[in-house]
Amino acid sequence: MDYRVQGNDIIVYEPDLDLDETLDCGQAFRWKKIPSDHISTYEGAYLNDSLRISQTDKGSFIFHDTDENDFISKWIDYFDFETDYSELKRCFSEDETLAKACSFAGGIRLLRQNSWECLISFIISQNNNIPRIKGIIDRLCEHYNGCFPDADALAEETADSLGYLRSGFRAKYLADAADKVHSGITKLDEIAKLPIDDARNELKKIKGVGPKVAECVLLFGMYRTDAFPKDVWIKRVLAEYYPDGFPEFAAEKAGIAQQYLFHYIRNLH
DNA sequence: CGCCAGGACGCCC
DNA sequence: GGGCGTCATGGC
Repeated sequence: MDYRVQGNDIIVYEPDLDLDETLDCGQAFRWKKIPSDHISTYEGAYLNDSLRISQTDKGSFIFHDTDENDFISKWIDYFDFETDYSELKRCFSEDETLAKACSFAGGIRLLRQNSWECLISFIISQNNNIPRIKGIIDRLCEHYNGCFPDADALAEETADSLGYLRSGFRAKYLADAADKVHSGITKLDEIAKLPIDDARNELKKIKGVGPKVAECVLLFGMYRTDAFPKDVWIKRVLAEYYPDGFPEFAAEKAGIAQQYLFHYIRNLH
């Protein structure tokens, strides 16, 4: 990744990033595409850090109104710019199916998101569709002046007072997650460092967190690349292409491989 | 209108 | 330990 400062913007070159593939693939829900003719622009945020970003060409990006210090301290990390995805894809491509998936959407990256925001987001995601997940998270952040509420703020709410979210049966799960994180029963920073099976078990103590949501929190919110969320699409991939199991050589980065496979199978008609 | 959504829970056997 | 109905809401 190369970058340079240009006025109030940061100009970035990174061939292994595509905004549509990375920001709209179901790993993050707060990015909105701004209608435009030939360039792709998104507005979004994680926690309280907002950003407008454009892709002007393959591998070329503008981080609008971004201070160099913010770029270094926040966005290099968030976009995982210090990881070499070309190398990663070369490695994956040893496997025939993964090779196809990587060349199908080579601009996918694993975003390094916040664990708390991911926990709440993926509790909302259960038995839900992406447009409505985005709507619920929109209403949540709107309620806090465009910022994502921390656990202390959300712990002041109850399942009833969260009715404005129209999140259905998930409201009581959100309230329990907020209670457990606020009270310290759940320590997300410590869970992030645990052996993965212990981390899974700790996360599943929260109501509404089962195997799938726990795996998503580990992968998307804790950068545990060995986490491997299995939804209906990935189960389909495993049954069809990996009857003898997922290749061992990719186990450590299976979660990232999963992202390519997920996008590939969903868009293969 | 009915089907389904990046599931989890509770209850059943 | 696996199978199944239920849970709110709304996108398509």
